[in-house]
Parts: sequence; C-alpha cells; structure tokens
Amino acid sequence: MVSASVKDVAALAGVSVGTVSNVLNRPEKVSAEVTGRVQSAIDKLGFVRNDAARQLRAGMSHSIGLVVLDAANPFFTDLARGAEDRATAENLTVLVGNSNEDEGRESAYLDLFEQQRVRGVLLSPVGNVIPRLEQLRRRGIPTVLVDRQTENLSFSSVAVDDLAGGEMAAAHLLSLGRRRIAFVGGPASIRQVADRLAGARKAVDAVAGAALEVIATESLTVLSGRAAGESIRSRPEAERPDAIFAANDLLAIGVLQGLMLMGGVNVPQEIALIGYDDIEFAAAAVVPLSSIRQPSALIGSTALELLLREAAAEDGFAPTQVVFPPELIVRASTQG
Amino acid sequence: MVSASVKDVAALAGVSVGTVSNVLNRPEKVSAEVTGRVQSAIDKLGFVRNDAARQLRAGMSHSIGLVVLDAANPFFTDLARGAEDRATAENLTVLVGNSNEDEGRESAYLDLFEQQRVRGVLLSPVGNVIPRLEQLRRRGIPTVLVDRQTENLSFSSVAVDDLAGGEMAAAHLLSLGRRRIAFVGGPASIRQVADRLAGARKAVDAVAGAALEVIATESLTVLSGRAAGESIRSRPEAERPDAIFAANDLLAIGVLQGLMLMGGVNVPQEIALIGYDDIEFAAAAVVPLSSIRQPSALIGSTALELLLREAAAEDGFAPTQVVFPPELIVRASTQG
DNA sequence: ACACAGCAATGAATCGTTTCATAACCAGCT
DNA sequence: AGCTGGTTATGAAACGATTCATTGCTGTGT
Repeated sequence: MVSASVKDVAALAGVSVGTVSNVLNRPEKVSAEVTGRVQSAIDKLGFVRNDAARQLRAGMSHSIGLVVLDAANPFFTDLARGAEDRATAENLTVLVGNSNEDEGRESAYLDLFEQQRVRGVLLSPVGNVIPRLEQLRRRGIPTVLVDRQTENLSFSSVAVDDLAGGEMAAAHLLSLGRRRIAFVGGPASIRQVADRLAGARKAVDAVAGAALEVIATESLTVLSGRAAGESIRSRPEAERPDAIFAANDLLAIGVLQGLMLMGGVNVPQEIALIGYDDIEFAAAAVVPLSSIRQPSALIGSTALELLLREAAAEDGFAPTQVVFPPELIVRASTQG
Repeated sequence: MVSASVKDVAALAGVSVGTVSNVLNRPEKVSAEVTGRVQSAIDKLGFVRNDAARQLRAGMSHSIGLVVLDAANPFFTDLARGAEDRATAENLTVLVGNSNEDEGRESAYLDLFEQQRVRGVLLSPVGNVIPRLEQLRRRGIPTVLVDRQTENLSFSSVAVDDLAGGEMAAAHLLSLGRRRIAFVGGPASIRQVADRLAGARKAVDAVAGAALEVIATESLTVLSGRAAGESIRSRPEAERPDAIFAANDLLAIGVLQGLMLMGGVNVPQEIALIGYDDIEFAAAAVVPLSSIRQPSALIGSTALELLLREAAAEDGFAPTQVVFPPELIVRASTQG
C-alpha cells in the first residue's frame, strides 16, 4: 500500500474518521485514552496527511506565491528570505517563482498560483500586470507589489524610493567632479530601471555642463554588464564617460569586469562606478563597489505583513504604500 | 462568488460536468460546437481549475521538491535553474526549500513535500537522511541526492567528485611551492566539506614537508569566511599559512575580505587563495579567485532526469550514481 | 427494416479530509 | 425514575475535478 488514509487509521484504532480528525486538529476535544490509540495507529501506519484533500476542503492553500525578476540576484534572495521568515511564523509556505524578467513566465506563475488557490501573491512585476491583479483580487487573492511603487493606488506595495536612489547615486558622482555620466541598465520596461534613470537625470539636469548618456542593456545581469563595460572600453578615450551609474550591482560587477579586461580602464581614476542594491558581493568586488543600499529582507517581511493584513480584512481594505529610503554606501569605486 | 467550479461552467454551457472535464483534458473527444460553448462559459465565468481537487483525484501532485543547503549560494541557484528548466519541459513545478544547513528545517521541508505528495525529491542533505529517504521511498516518492555521493548505493545521486576537487585544489597550491596550507570550511557534517578536506589532505600528505591546518567555520557563507580571514590576519606573520583552500567560493570571498581589511595580508604574494564552485562572482572578486568549477546547472538537470526515470520505472529500478569531474580554474588569487 | 459499429455526452462514484448536527453516555439532582 | 447538562464520539455531507461504464444517437451495410 502506498499511503494510509484517515480511514485506515480509524479502522486500526477502532474509532470513527471524525475522531481521527479531531485528534489531529482539536486534541482537547478527545479523551486521553482515545488519543493514545489513534496516535499509535498513526505511527504504525506511517500516516501522513494529504495536503490536497485538506486544501480542497479548506478552499485555500497554506502557501503564498512570490514572483521575482531574478532568483539569482542576491537582492531577491534576501527579499525572499525576509518574506519566508515572516511566513514561517504564520505557518505558511512561500512558493518562489522566477520570472527572469519575462512576461510569459510571470504570467505562467500567476496562473499556477491561481490554480493553487494561494493565500496571496507577492510580485515584482515585469510588464503591466494590473489587469491580471484585478482578476486575482476578484478571486479573493490579494496581491502586494514589491520593489515597485504603483501609480495605481488600489494595490498595496512595498518599495524603496528608486527615484531618490537614482538621484542620490548620480549626485554622488557629480559631487566628485564628474560630468560625463553614463547610465547602464535595461530593459526600460522595468519600473526600477526607469525610476533610477529618471532620478539620475534629475540630478544631472541640475548641474550645468553635466551630460547623461544612456547605455541600454537587455537584462540586469553580470553578463549584460560585462558587454556594456567592454563596449565602453573599446571606445576612444575621449568618448568614454568619466562616471558610470549601473542600474544594479550585478550589472556594475559586470561593467567592472568589462572595463578592466586586458588592463583596460582604471576604476575609479578614469571612470568612477556606482551600482545599486548593495548586495553582499559588492564589497568584495575587484574594486569594492559604491552602491545604493536597500533593506531587502525588510522589504520582504513588510510585504508579507501587508499581505496578511489584507487577507485578514473582511473587505473595505485600505491599500497601503510603504516606501523605504535608500542609503548611499561609498566604497573604492568612487574614491580617489 | 469567489470562484467558479466545473459545475457552474457545465450549467452555463448546458452540458454535464463530465463534458467540461473532457473539453479540458481530451478535447479530441468533444465536438467542436460543444467545445466552443464550454470555452465561452469558461471565459465568461473566469473559471480556473482547482489544483487541490485535481491532485486529490490524481493522487499525486505535479511538483517535485528541491531542498538546498543555501538558497543564496549561486551554485544552488544555478543548480535549481537547471532542474527547473528540465521540469518545465515535463510540465512539472519545482518547489524550492532552503534548509540553511539546518537539520530541523531540512526535515520540515521533507514533511511538507510528503504531505504535498510530490512526484519526487531532490535533496542536498545536511545530516544523515537515509532513514527519512527510505520512508519516502516506501511512500512511492523517489529521491535523488544532489551534490553528494552516497555511500549507500540504493539511492541515485548526482555529484561532482569532491575528493578529486579537493585534491586538485591543494595540489595546485602545493605546485606553487606553498607548504603551510590551511583549509577553511565547515561544518564537517556536510559531506562536501568533509570530502574536499579529505582530498586536500591526500594531496598534502603526498608532499614531504607540507602541512595542513584546518580552520573550522560554522557555515559556508561570506560572513563565516570573513571571520576566518580576520582571525588569520590577526596572527603573527610567522604563524600564518602561506596558502588557503576555502570549502566554497562564498567562504573564499569572505576570507579575502577578512585578509585585506586595513591593508592587511597580500593575496596571492603572502597567502595564495583558492575557492570552490566557481560562481559568477569569483571572477569579479577584489582579487579574482581561483576556484574549482562544477557544472551546476547540469547537475540540476541531470538529477531531475534521474528522478523522472525512477518515477517512471514500475519497480526494480536500478539506482544510478552520476559523478562529474571538477575543473581547476586558475586566476589571480593563486598567481604571482 | 434491422443490426451493429462508432462517436458524443452523461452522471454517479471516487479521491482524503474536515465539519457539524446528532447520538450516546454518565453524573448529579429532584 | 426522570430530567438536565456536559462530555465524547459518530458518520454523513461537502469540497471540485476526473474517470468510466452507460446511454443516446447517427449512419452504414445487409
């Protein structure tokens, strides 16, 4: 036999299935003697509850879904950990899906979560998902957007002020006297990228004689960054920027690799470089990276907190926007 | 109404529930006209299948479970991606659990997967899990061990030859003329750590006048590595090793940070350093790290492949051990 | 005209758990 | 003895999708 059910346990213990269920779920309602009999039957048969049956009956799973842009990005693994810790405390499981910045995969994960009747969804969106989220909401599945401020105020969100972060990063580069700033990042459809760029532009526009060049990348990965770095290195010196703001640390690490290949460009003397996220590896880079720090785990736990609150609220729940301030971390890549 | 069921769809389309199910699962059995009616009913009601009900009926989920030692370690995210890609092709979902090198959490995830009646489990084990796995097997849930060779040949496994890798790393350090080798890693209960150390010891023992010191760490993280690095830096110069082999790249990156703090120890002149895994960040470190490369994604996809094969086999399945050879990658941290 | 094959559609039974109205029992009191 | 209140235990119903034996129908061949 592959698997024992409550019925088998009940038969062996000489009680009804309802009683077995009571032993499992409200032990205080059952006499000590019966509890003992049922327990030893459970042990003898190696009974394990069937989650599918429980969920079917309950109408809801004990999971919440999380879709991230890039599971390999330490920012998101930290965020996930924050969410998981909070979820574990609530006896919930977090299912992590990796959209890889792809709308199709994002959508596939939302489908899956909907079929699983998850308690709620945390989402760092790729494209325009608002219609999708409204559909989920109609189903009674609340959503919290992470790492994204919504213009649409009907959804809760937890984010870092990327506009301020972008401005902070560019202002820092400008304060070093650099004037030919390059922004490396993409795709522009990702809100964080657009916001960080907008913030940078704001800072650059405020300084006379400063110019901002945008170097688009396909994704926010080390590989994309390296390609961008190499293309900058291959330019004539006069046409290179004197400072680079990368949309995240993975890109920045790649840019650094690309620039330094074959004893190429000197960082920070020739080109200053700053990233974003302040992942653990930023401090350990060839040239330790300046960066904009975000409280990743806190974002995750806060998002889950909002989600639980929304799920608990009968109705008339007021969506909440939480925005954390970013923090400038200065290291060697913008010093000297 | 929160959610429509097949019954609702059937009623609206004016057919029986069985027909709706047929439209969903064997469209070729249903006439075009009825299919159309059912489809538009589905669209109108926003019907989404309830996965719990499907699973209950099917007796098995469409998921496979994966428990890793550290979800933040790029080696494991790569491995997970390899497994996911293969799973997606098979219309399966991978649930990733992070044991964080903790036996309790490992066990909790196995419990969860058992309750979910997953199709199979991929596991990179912390402690001695063999009894647990035998229990799963009795339930009909096959397991494949990843990143671990079993002495117990009754389970399939996919691993890299850690003994050879450890030997390779230490032999490389010895070939540079270094004789006071330190191994940084722990806990020793993790098989990879023990094997890499054993390999290193073998290489060291083969060279007259060479000595191996073991510096134990609590975990395989950047933070643990930094502590080890700092403690080495704080020793009198004569008592420092002249080469360090770190059990993985995260540790190595941490060691590097610890050594270099406050203009401390020069790598590789004073101390040569080699890591293990060759994660993407190894090449981007302050001093680009030599490392032992493992085909992480390939390990993941191969493991899933073995799992599928075992799940498909009626019985009398012959467990398979796959061992990939590691590869030495030499960078600046062991040159000069 | 009849039999029969072949295709479509049906709907009751099933998966395993939880819930809840009901029954059984006992103790204490009048 | 009869009644009440309070524990415990019972077992049928429900959750939603799938399956499969059965029915209904159409068309073909004799």
